[in-house]
Order: sequence, then C-alpha cells, then structure tokens
Amino acid sequence: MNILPREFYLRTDVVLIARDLLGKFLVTTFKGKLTSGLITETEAYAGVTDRASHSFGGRRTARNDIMYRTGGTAYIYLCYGVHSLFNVVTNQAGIPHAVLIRGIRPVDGIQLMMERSGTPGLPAERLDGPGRVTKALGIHYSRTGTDLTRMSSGRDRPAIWLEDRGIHIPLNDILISERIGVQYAGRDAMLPYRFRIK
DNA sequence: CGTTGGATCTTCT
DNA sequence: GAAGATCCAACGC
Repeated sequence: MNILPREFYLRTDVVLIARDLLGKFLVTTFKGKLTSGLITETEAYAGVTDRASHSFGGRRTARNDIMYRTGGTAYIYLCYGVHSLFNVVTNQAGIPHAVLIRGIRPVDGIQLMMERSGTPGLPAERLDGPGRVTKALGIHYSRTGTDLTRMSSGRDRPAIWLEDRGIHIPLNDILISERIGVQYAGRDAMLPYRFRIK
C-alpha cells in the first residue's frame, strides 16, 4: 500500500495538487469493509484570496477551522443539510487551501458502494457528484479532521486515506473548466480550477 | 431533454 | 432567518 505522504499535500500550489489527485485512489474502511475509487474529478479552493472558498478573507469558524490545519487532513462538511462533501486540506498549517473530490470510478467494494448509494445491481462506471461519492464510500461529516497520511497497520489504520497505485493521468486526458455551483463567487467563479478525466 | 423545486439542517448574520 | 462547494424526481415541451 502506498499512502500519499504528507509532502504531497504540503506543496504550495493547490491547483496543481487538484490536478495531481486525478488517478489517485480514495479509500475507506468502516467496520472492516474496504471501499475505494479512482478519483476522476476534483476542484481546487484557494483559501483567503478565493471568493468561492469557505476561508475567503481569512474567515475562520467552527465549521471551517479544519481548513487551517496541516495538509493531508480531511475537511468534511454538511452541504444543504443533506450531503457530506469531502475535501483534502493542502499547504502548511495556517494556510486554508483545500481540494474537493467530486467524482470517482468505483474499484474496491463496488457492491457495497452501490448498496450505500441506494442503487444496487448495475456496477457504476462513474460515480459523479461530491455528495454521491461520500455516500458510496460511507464518509460522514463527523469524520472531519481525520489525518489522511498516517501510515499504520492493523486496527490503527486510518479509516480514510488516499493512495497512489502508480496510475498517471496525462495532461491530454484532463478537462479543465470552471467550478460548479459557485456563482456567488463573482469573478472567481470563472477560475479554471475544476479537473476531470475525459 | 431542459428546468424547477423540495428535502433537510448546520452555520453564520 | 437566510443561504448553502447538492441531488433527484417531477414536470413541461
């Protein structure tokens, strides 16, 4: 197993990290059941200078406090009272950058993920939508603050982590566009911070 | 096929 | 008290 190391997240360019996360694996084990997916879609949120970010202007509240932790921490919050959205915090502590995971291709535990999604039967080739991703992987917003980099074994293994399985997505296979659902961010809504595998 | 609105609840104003 | 980094079913065309 090759868990993404702290250094991966500590880099200063959150947009580059969002791109690099394509092709990596988001893995969870809850109650001994392992589920995972290859990350197919991400969005970068560039902290205090980004109007679309929860931490724009240095805003710091009980909800987004996790964003100010060190890179490699999970920032998970409740959206519209319904969906848990999963982000990875990047950069060093005090700099509230994050990458939202918006889509995966289910790999391990496909059947369980389909059951969690409420659509058993057909194996999904793509699982798109940040709320659906967390639902399928069993990620709840109460898990916010989880350290995603701790490399340990057995029962102490973190319940959520990111893994490199040696897959590299060439730039030619990546679609870059504007972020979704951030119209309120004005000019920043048009930044090319969304990355998708074609 | 595009558009609309309800669900649901925490967070911040 | 309003709005939100969403989703899906129900509608109208």
